[in-house]
This record gives sequence, C-alpha cells and structure tokens, in this order.
Amino acid sequence: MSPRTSEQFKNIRLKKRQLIMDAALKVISEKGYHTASIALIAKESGVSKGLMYNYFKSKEDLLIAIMVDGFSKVFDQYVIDNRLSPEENVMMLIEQTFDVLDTMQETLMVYFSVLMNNEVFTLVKDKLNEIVEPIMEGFTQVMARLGYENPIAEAYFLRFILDGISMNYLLIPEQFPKEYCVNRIKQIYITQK
Amino acid sequence: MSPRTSEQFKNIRLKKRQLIMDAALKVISEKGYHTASIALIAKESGVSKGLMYNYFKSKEDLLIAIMVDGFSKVFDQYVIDNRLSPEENVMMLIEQTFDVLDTMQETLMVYFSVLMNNEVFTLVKDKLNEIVEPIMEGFTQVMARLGYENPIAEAYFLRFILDGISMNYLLIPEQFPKEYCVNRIKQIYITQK
Amino acid sequence: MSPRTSEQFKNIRLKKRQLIMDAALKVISEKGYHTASIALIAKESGVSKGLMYNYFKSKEDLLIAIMVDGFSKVFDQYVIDNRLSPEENVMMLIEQTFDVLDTMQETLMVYFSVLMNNEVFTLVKDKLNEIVEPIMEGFTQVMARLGYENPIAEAYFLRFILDGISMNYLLIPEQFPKEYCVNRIKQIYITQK
Amino acid sequence: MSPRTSEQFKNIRLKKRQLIMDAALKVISEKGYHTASIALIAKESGVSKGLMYNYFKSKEDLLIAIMVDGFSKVFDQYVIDNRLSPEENVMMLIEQTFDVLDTMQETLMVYFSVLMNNEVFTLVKDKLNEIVEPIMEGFTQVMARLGYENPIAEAYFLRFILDGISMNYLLIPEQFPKEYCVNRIKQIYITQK
DNA sequence: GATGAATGAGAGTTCATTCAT
DNA sequence: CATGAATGAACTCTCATTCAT
Repeated sequence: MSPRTSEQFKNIRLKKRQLIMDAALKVISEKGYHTASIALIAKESGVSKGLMYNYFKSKEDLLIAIMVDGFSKVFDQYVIDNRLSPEENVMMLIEQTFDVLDTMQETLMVYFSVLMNNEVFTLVKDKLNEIVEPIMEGFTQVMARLGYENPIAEAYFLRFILDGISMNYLLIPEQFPKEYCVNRIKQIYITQK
Repeated sequence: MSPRTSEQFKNIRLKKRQLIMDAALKVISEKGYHTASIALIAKESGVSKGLMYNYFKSKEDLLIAIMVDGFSKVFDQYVIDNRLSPEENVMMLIEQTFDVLDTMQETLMVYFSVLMNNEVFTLVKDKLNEIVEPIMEGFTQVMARLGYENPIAEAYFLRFILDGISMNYLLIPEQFPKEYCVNRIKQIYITQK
Repeated sequence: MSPRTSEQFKNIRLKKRQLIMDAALKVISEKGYHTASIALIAKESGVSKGLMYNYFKSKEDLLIAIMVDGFSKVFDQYVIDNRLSPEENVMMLIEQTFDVLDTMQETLMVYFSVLMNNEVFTLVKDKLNEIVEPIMEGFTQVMARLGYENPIAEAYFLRFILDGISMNYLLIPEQFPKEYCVNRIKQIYITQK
Repeated sequence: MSPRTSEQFKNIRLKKRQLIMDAALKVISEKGYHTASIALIAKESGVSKGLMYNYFKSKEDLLIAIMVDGFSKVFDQYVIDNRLSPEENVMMLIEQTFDVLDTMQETLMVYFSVLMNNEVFTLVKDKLNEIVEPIMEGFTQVMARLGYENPIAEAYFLRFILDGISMNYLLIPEQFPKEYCVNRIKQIYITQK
C-alpha cells in the first residue's frame, strides 16, 4: 500500500474543511455563535472535536472562515452590468436580493446575528468591509446614472432599505409582503423617475 | 420608627429590580448577552449574586424583563395623533425614530443582537408582538389616510425602512447620512403624494 | 439565621486558601507542575475544581502563591546574628540548611524542579530574587568578617555548595553522608581559617 | 544499483534516530518536556509524526533515549588517569566539568529539569546510575590517593560541589564567578593538602 | 518505510445556579 | 433580606498515539 500523495491529502483537507464549515453554518444559524458549541458542530459534522482544530485554529477562526466564505458567495451574486440601463440594474438588484435571501438564509441569519454583537463583529468587520465595499460602489454608480445629486447617500439609503427588508424577510417570512415590497422599490427608483 | 408598610417594601423591591435591570442592560449592551456574566452584572448593580435570584429567577428571565421593559419604553415614544394630518404623523414617526435611536441605544443594541438568535428571541417574541402590534395599527391608519391601496403592506414597508435605518444608525453612526435619509423618507411619503 | 459577617467570610477564605495551597504543594512536589492537574489538586484538597478559581485566578497563579509563600518560610529560617562570631554564623547556616531540608522537603522539591524549567521559572523568578537577595547579603557579610578578599564571590561559592548538597540530600537521602558533609564544610570555613 | 544491504539500512536508521534525538533535545531544552509536543519535535526533525513512533515507542521512550545518550557523552569526558598525580586528576576534573558545561548545555538543562520530577526521573534513574557509578569510583580513587580517610564520602562531597556549581553555571552564567570557583576548589584539594 | 488525518481522553477554565449562614 | 462560598456541567482547546493509505 503506497502512502497517499500530497495531492490526495490536499483533497481530503479541502473536502473535510468544507464539510465542517457547512455543518458549523447550520448549527450557528440555528443557535447563535455562543450557543453553538464546538462539540455540537463536531457532532453535526460527524467529526471528532479534536479534528476541528486540525482545520481551524480556534472557534473564532472557524466563524471568520464561514463568514468570509459565505459572504463572498452572497456578494458574488450582486452584479452591476453597465451595458444595461440603471433602471434595469436596480431591478436586478432587487431580484438578486431576494435570490440571495432565498438561497442563503443560513449565511444571512449568521450575518445579522453577528452584526449586532460587537464582541463577535469586531472579528470579521474588516474582512466584511472588503467584500461589501465594491458592491456599494456599484450601487453608487447606478444612483449616479439615475441622476441623484448625492449618489453615495442614495446608495446607502437603498442599502438600508434592503437591509430592513432582508432582516424581516428572514424573521417573519410567512407574513412578509414580498411582491408589494418589490413593486414599491421599483416605484421609488424607476416609475417615479 | 414604625415598621415599614408592605407598600414601602414593594417600592424598595421595584427600585432595586430596576437598578439591576439598568446595570444588566449596560453590561449586556457592552459585552453581549453570553459574555455578560451574572457575577459582573451583580457587581455593576452593587448587589450580591444571590440576591439577583431573588428578583429574577434566571439569567434568561432577567434578559426577558430587560427586553420587555425596554420595549415598552421605546414604543411609548411612538404616538399617532389623529387630530394631525397623516403627513404630519409621518414626519413625527421619523423624528420619533431618531429620538428613540439617540436616547435608547443600549436597549436597541440588545434588541437587535437578540433578534436573530432564534433560541433567545423565541422567549420574547410574543411579548414584543403585543407591544408592536398597536404601533403597526397606527402606521396602518396613517397609510390609509395617505390613500395607499394596501395600507397594511405599506405600513410594513415603512417599518422595514425604519428597521434598516435604525440598524445602520446604531452600527455606523459616524458615516450615517441622517439628514439625507430624513428628507428622503419625507419625499417618499409627503412631497410626492 | 443571620448572614455571615465579612469577618467570617475572610476567615473562611484564608483557611481554604491555605488548604488548597498545602494540597497543591504536596501534589506538585510528587508529580511536578505539569503533571499535577487542577483536577488532582482539587481532589487532594477536597474541593471542587471550580472553587480553585475562586481562590487563584489560574494554575500559574497558584504556583506562584505556593512558591512565594514556601520561600518566605524557607528563608525566614536563615538568620545572621552579628553579635556572634562569623564562625558561629557559618555553623548556624549549615545547621539551618539541614533544618530547612528536613522540615520543608516538599517546598524545596518544587523549588528545584521549577528552577531548571525556564518556562515555569520565569513566572516566579522576580519574586524569588527578592527573597533570596537579603540572604545573600548576609552570607557576604559573614565572608567579609571571615577575612575573605572577595566576600561576594565566596558567598556565591558557599551557596553553590549548599545548593549541591541540598539537591542531593533530597534526591538520594538514604546514601547521603550528612555528618561528613557538615564537618567538611566546618573544616573549610572554620578549622582551616 | 544493487539493493541496499541490511547493514546500510541499519545505518540509515541509526542516523535518522540520532537526527530525531538531536531535534528533540533542542526543543525540550528550550520549552521543557511537557511543552515540547511530538508535533513540534517531528517538525524540527523534518520527519512525520507517524515515523517517530517507528523509532521510539512513546514520548517517554524518546526522553529516556535522549537522557541516556546524552549522559554517556557527558561522562565519557570524565577521565581519571592513574599515571598522573591525584592533584593533577582533580585539576582535570574541574576542567572537564566546565568543558562539559560549555559544550553540552542543552543535555544538562534537560537533565536538571528532569531530575527533580520523580515521575520522569524514576524512568532513567537506573540507567544513569550505571553511567555515573564508574565515574564515582574514579573520584573515590583520587580521594584515596589524596589521603582522605573516608574517600567515598569525600568523592560524594566533591560531586555535590560540582553539582551545585554546574546548576548555577547553567542558570546564572553571566554572574557566575568561574575563575574564583576554579581556584577555590584547587585551594581546597591541592594547595591546602 | 512514510504520511498526516483522525481520535479520545483529559487539560485549564468559566459560569449560572444553589444554599448555609 | 442578603451574602458569597461552593458546585458541577459544559466550555474551548491540546496532544500523544493510531492507522488507512
């Protein structure tokens, strides 16, 4: 029996790392960062507690990895296309927002729960800013093309609206007036222009 | 000296209870619920650990009390005055929102941090709904008077905007475009009407 | 039942603190610092693991407390009496050394085991130096009175001899030629003078 | 290429074994036995963790091997030459002692740190005695030739002095009065005779 | 022979909660 | 009413050792 090649080891590591991150995301989104114990995450991953520390040097490190990974995926879905009209871009943003909300609930639950917890947020703040910044620039460009005098502020304003909507969509999905909100934002940014 | 009446005892209890809740709110808003230990809260209150359990039967119980109490105070500040025009009421809502944000940051930080943690939120959900419901009704009436076809959905929509704004105002106060946002909401609900 | 006075609490604390330190000294002297687990020390003390941290903020802190306490006691037994002749003082030093070795074996075992372990020694180095320094000054004075040209170096030399003797007395007590060594040192410092 | 002979294999094994022991000695002398993890020693050796267990059946086994090996080397440097005068032999002993201290600090640091930890010392005690015994016999012969009535006890006494000196030379090299000590021992054993 | 992923026991530590006084 | 000593379960994390490849 020949020993495993370093290629094989690398593959094992990558797969198991992802396995652990997926399980951790699930558990943390359900119970919150502090209540999700390493023991529980290990159990959910089908992995020993000890092994977790072969892949992540601490619980904090695991959280950061999950957040950064999840957020890259989230914001990869936000795309500004300059060949389209700004109105079309706004419509895309709205659609993309709800797409993300539907497909990445767990990630977003963790995001929001971490967001307001200074203690934990500090750990990921910088990493998240790096990811969010280019999106905000895209927003700003669209607002400029829509003719807003203060496109930066308007980009923030749209972000705030989408934040409020996202949070409530996750918290009270059954009573959330999705269609109404979509139309309402369109009306604000498109029809009334 | 005559012995204290049971009325006096009750007052002392209420005051000490409030003292503990205030200290707990402070500590929890600074360090987060899990990191704020009972020992620390007791110290901050100037009360022994043992005595805390005379006033609150558990740490969770204390958290619930703080949340409910804080929320009553928060929403007491939201008033709809039917003698005023709906436009004036919207303007009041906006002002009231920022008033609350400025005066009750601690309460709101704790609220938001607890919000996305299912486990804890479940405990206060019903209580909070009781408190929020009448406010939402007020919002709905205003929207009806403003002529919206679906005033319930529009009330929700405004709430979502205010939620998004509140969250970000707390998180990024220094870069928050307050004036712009105030004017923008006025524009949506008043000028354009 | 009236609550305990703060005096009573203080007494309880002092007694239990000493109880833990005694048990810890015993266990550490038998098994070494690293092998002596908090669980074991707690068991030996008849106290819960958790309580240990009510008295010492860490295992390191406990070690330091034990060492400093033990060393104060050890070196309190070394006394230079200037009314006596320097020869008499040397004889006293020798007697005191064996007294200490006979009565404080545990403390000295811990001292020697910690001494050569940089990692652990660093923790107590400064505290121990404070305690040892005055003793060394006493040694130096005696050597000066005995007429040594370099009394500081000679004080060190005597200390080195006593260190070597102490270490071996603890390690190989059954084959240690105690009487011979006592006489030999006397011969070096007294008879031959 | 002809296949390697079993002799060659044996050599390769011995070399790698020594490689591991050297790395382990370095790491253990720096961090102490308990803090020096197998992972770290493996890394320092450039050998996998698994392979280490091919050469040493446990961490303890590795420690014992290091100690025994180091001690053979240490005491190989102590030579009694009966063709020389006993005074010359004493002078050689002193020189050899400082030679060993200067060239084998790491080994000696580990020796001293392990010495007072009963648990570990027990394991190497017998092996060390085997090595030390012939040296002690040499010391005894020299003392007999110097005319001491109890040469065994005097040999011990010299050993204790050298132990005390060695320990302190390792611990406080910068303030150690080396020249003074060398002359002082000469004075005791040679001049005063 | 050689690898490092994987384990499991146990380490130090924290903390909500209880209870004798 | 009031105290803080005391507990015990759970926490994060480490590490010598094993084993499939």
